[in-house]
Amino acid sequence: MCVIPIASLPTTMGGSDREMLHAPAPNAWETFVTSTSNPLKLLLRKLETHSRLDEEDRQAILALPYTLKTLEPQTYIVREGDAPDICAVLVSGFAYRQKLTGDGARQIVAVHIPGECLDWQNLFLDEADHNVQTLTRAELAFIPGNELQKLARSRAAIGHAILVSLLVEASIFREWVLNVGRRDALSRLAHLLCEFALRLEAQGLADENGYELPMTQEQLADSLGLTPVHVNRTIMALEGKGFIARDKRRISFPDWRRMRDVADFNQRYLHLEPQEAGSFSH
Amino acid sequence: MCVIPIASLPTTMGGSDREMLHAPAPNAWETFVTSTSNPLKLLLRKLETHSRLDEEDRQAILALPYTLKTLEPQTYIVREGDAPDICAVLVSGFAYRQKLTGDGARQIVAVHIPGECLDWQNLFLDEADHNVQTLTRAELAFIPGNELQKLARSRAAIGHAILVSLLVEASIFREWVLNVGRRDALSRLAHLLCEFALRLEAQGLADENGYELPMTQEQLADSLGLTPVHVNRTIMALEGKGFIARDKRRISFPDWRRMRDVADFNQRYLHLEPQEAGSFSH
DNA sequence: ACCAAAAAAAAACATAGGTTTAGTTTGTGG
DNA sequence: CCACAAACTAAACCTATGTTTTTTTTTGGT
Repeated sequence: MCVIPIASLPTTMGGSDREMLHAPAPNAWETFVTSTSNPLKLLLRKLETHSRLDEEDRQAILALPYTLKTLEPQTYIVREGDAPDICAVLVSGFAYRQKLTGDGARQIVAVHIPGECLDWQNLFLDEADHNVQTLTRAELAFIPGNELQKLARSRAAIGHAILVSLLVEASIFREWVLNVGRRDALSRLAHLLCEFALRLEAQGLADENGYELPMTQEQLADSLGLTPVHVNRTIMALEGKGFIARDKRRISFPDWRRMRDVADFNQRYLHLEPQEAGSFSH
Repeated sequence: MCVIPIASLPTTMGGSDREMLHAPAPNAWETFVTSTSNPLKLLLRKLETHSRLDEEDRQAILALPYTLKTLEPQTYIVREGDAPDICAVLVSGFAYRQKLTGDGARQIVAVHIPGECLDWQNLFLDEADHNVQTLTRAELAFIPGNELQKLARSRAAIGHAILVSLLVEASIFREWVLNVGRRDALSRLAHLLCEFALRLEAQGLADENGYELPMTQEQLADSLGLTPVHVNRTIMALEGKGFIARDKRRISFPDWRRMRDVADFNQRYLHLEPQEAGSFSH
């Protein structure tokens, strides 16, 4: 078990603020934000990996008002017991959901990548049942909860897309229960790396050269129900056997087919259809 | 790992059929069904443990049309890959969700009790990503998927209640990841037994005398990521130390406080508020 | 480019839980 | 009420992963 001294962790949101934008006429927003394009584009892309939207739906999403903030690594976004009323979309960087046992052991129960919404799991419940933290430095677009609900109600396809996203998250939780409960360390780690490959690729953040994995081995351990020491052994075994190649924190897959096999990986649970057909999807 | 020979398992739905009831005027349905009262009452009770509904909502739910079927133990209700279009509510008996690894190890990812709907996790996705089976002999009320969707759309409180039920299920998945990933066998099993206590009590199926647990030790093992042999060791340890008492398959808790402590059990993740305050909720 | 701190790697040793096999009890259908 | 199968209990042994400690490498701030 790997005990995190809670006191030593950074506390709640400190991050640079920007003014609230009520993103107006299409194609006018570029001037307001850091990145060269609307940060909500990735949210749109995410929704479209699971559902079909028409042009009006797309414009409606891109026109949502938001506040952009940059948060330092390990900043809490939601704390267990909170009553969340906003909705944060990850624009860049990574985040994770986490629960602690009574004696301080941490289990990461989900890892989020750009384009994903961090609050749907809590938004409709009275109090949060787990913590959400940034993993790396991250930019978040905060959308007022009621704006999103309004949109979900007025445009059925968007409401449906949000529901599907929620259900896909639930599907991933189930696969994690299986992964942690029934696979040995080697396939377990391999499985997680495959999941990241597919999800990142769907968001345009991974290709045949693999992807940048910004997690420490300790964080991987906490995602897998293992020890940092054993994750280290296991990651080196995966590398030694040629299932993965590493360069700094970039992971790539010399032979995806073999990788998928050790990982016992079947992408069905990710429900990636509406567009797609990338390097990893076969 | 505990390998289930798939070929030996019973296949899809065989069970006694009854005609479709379009349950009409309130209080007229009793004549049609086995039990002395509307089987949808438990669904209503379930929804009301997480959300508030008014009298009209209640009547609307009890007036839903359904077909009642009795299924034998281990009957498949949904199979991975299916495109489900009905919605089954568990009226009596137990059911579970399950996934298999490539080499046949089984992980139970959820256990369902009377009043719970078995298909919300799959209904809005194109294909099921896991299997759902009865655990015991069970009565199911099949509600046409579109009837429920119609109701969810026309009555916001019901739509919200369904969404909350889904989110609570997701919350339970997260707790299971934590349980399997970070608790040792003793607290892990204890935690599961506590969860059942609370959930069954909320449905009126457990009291200070505990509850009937119809799971074999093998099924418990598959829910906990353990071996049947070790579940046996552990259950006897819980009994030996006085955390639980057993009589046949009835489990009771001589000292709930101590039980909750070994289990590291905090009921927050079950989101049981709107009514409640039973023997276990303190 | 340098330094401190964090992360990764390595090695030796410990243990919770897995495996195998066998005996006993309980439940169920005839 | 009997017989058979399923479930449970038991015990001996094994191994994947945990623990602890030390060393090396990488990272990030100035």
